[in-house]
Amino acid sequence: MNFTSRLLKWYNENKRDLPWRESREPYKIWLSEIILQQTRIVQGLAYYHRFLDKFPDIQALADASEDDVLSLWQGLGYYSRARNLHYTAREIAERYGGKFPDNYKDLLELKGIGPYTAAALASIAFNKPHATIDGNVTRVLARYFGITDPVNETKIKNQISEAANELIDPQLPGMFNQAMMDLGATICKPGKPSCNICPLNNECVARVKGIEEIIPVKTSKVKQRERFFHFFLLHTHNGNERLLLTEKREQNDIWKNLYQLPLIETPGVELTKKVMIQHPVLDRLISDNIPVIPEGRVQHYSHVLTHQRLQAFFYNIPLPSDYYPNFDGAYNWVTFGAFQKLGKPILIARFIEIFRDFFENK
DNA sequence: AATTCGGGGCA
DNA sequence: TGCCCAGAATT
Repeated sequence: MNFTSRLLKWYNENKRDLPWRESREPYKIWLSEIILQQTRIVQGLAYYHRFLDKFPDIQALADASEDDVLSLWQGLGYYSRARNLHYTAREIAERYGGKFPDNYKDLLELKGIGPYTAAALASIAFNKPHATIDGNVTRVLARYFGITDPVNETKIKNQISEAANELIDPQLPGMFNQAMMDLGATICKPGKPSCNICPLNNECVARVKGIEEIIPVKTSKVKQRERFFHFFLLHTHNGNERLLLTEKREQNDIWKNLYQLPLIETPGVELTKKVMIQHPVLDRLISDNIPVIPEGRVQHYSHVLTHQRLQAFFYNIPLPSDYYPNFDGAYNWVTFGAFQKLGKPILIARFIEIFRDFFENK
């Protein structure tokens, strides 16, 4: 038996039972692929069900607001995926009559669909022979061929892609792709691969040479920067219910289009009055003689992202009753219930939970 | 070609 | 801590 038939035989006996494999609807395949970009299946699973439940078809997703989509995506990270998901749903609903293009080239034109996702859709939903190249496939083939060059270099990536597209079963391209990924995820794992039970162990160059644990080689080292965030929980009471002030993040930065508490970012840990009076909201409070100085600091979190280490400080600033001036732009007064429904960075969601009782007891 | 975009799980 | 995850878009 050759590579492909051994792989497919293994897959038929060992494949994982995953909900999106019960259907070949492009919408469901697409949704699962977007959710799973840079995301582990265990983490994405609940989101897949949640999205399908709330948006059972592409029209439902297209009809939703971006806020609703971002809210449902809360906690998954890489929020541009959610924005592009929503954008493309509308694109397909309006321009393509609700039907996905059925070929790799046209799929690639859609926002949020790159080489991997276009190949996944083309092969799984439309039975076209395009190999998916993800972290799993890269690892499997780098080991199988004993590639000791860095797999994150374009030249090597192209080699791996060519190899995968030669190995792919033109009759069962979707099955081949999923088999490669399953093998990478369950046998040919990053840490200690289970070579003893691998269907390809006889001919795997890395296995034969005993170098499976040093492949794949990668060169890129991520450099992190440190940032200091000061968030202000500003809240008042309008005689009927409590209100708090939100800010929408509209810049090209992390968490774009998510909601947070009014923020001042500083170059170092300290927060000076000088900086505070440059902030539209804080400046107004200070002018109105409302105490806002850091004695109200109530919480501190460190939060690690791929390229940033965040130090987040939170300040609790009670305001006089019925004091909720209008601010321009991205600021809005909302109830706790309304704030809960907005898509927020997980950092903010975690913090505000501390105040749930406070807000719910009026 | 290099950088940036989250968050969680695990050795 | 560092690495990885069914990557894509931007610089």
